[in-house]
Amino acid sequence: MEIPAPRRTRIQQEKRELILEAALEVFATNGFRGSTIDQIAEAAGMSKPNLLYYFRRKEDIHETLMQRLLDTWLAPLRELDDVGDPLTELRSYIRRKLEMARDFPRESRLFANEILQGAPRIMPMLEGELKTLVDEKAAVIKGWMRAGKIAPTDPWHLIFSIWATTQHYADFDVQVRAVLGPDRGGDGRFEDAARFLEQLFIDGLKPKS
Amino acid sequence: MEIPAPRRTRIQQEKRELILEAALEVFATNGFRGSTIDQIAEAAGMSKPNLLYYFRRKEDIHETLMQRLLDTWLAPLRELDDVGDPLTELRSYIRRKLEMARDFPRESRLFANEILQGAPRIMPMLEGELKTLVDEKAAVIKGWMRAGKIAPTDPWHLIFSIWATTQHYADFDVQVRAVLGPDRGGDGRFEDAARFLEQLFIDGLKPKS
DNA sequence: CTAACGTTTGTCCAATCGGTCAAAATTTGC
DNA sequence: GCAAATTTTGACCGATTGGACAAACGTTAG
Repeated sequence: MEIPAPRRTRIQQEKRELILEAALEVFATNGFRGSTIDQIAEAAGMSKPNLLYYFRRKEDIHETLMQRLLDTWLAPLRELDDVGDPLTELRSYIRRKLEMARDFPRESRLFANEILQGAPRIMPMLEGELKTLVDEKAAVIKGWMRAGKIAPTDPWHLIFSIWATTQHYADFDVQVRAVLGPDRGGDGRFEDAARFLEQLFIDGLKPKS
Repeated sequence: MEIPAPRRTRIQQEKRELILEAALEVFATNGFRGSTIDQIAEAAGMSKPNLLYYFRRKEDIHETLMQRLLDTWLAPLRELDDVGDPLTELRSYIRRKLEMARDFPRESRLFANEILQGAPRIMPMLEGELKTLVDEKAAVIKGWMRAGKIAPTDPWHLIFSIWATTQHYADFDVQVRAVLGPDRGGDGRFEDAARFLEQLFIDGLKPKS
């Protein structure tokens, strides 16, 4: 099933990277249908026919971008392991996901766009690879619950809530910044979020009587 | 500042509703730029020029949809009140937001699309009306914390986390259903989510020793 | 140096886009 | 029942879309 990577010249490698970088920006903010080849070409500093020399169709760019994304995107969850203290393990998973939202917001938005549109291009991956991985990790978490290491609850929805809360800071960034205002909406917002999320997931909101 | 509603015939009222209903569906899945008037017209069962008789520009449809959305969208937060038990109050806010994700998923996706694209059309509202409302409710929550009714933490990020976790079930619905699979991804997923979120927000994950 | 190969560009195309307009069809007020 | 007002339609417009193509331009290996 492995597609052999075509031989490419130095220029081809560089230009393709340039295009993918530009396309990430454009697709992330406009979605696939809302983005034009001209926009991407301009962002990459080249003419449209030149871009089409490196990627023959608009879909090819998006597909390449998507394949790369999915690998790195699920890496943090793959790292979630049975070794070490469960609460610590979950805490660092949350932290890693939040760091990804901070460092790769465009990738997060690209993914969000694809899901919002009904995931027409990655549905098989969601039902296959992703589901398998989540089920696997849910089993690990269930083990922790049975061992009394963390409170018993639904592991799948726990994973959803971690995805939702962390990716929110990438996908809804403009809203977060607008609501926090210029003072609290600066660079410190990710540390505030990290502190808050840690407390939420570990202790919840009930006051320590 | 109140724009007087133009007089409209019965047909105009009905057809405009029909168009808005169709446009909600189309905009929610394709975004503004990714949607075409033809798509909306076909979904509404009328010809493009006929649609343009009721809304002269594509933007007018989107704007009308957005204005309506924002009122109902923030209603649950407006209801968050200082009367009654704080934990109960928050619990029912979460429940109401989750019910909105279940009952109005297209509205949620429409909003998500707008934010993802940088909120070009509602930025003033985010920085104005929304920020004011959230600041106001954050003050209420801070009062609860000072009174020892709930654990002290960041009220703004608390509100973000409630938005994120609940809207996730509308915006990322296809992913949720794909991961849960045909068995657990059925209609029961919202009750499972409600149970999980209640526990998360009240008690967190730390086991009761 | 030069021939082969890789890269870039301008031009062009059919399809689709948002939107206009006048005429036809329908509904409404009297 | 009829005239006025409203609604619907088909034909059309310029702009933009994704993409094709051959010609021009660079680069590189022998």
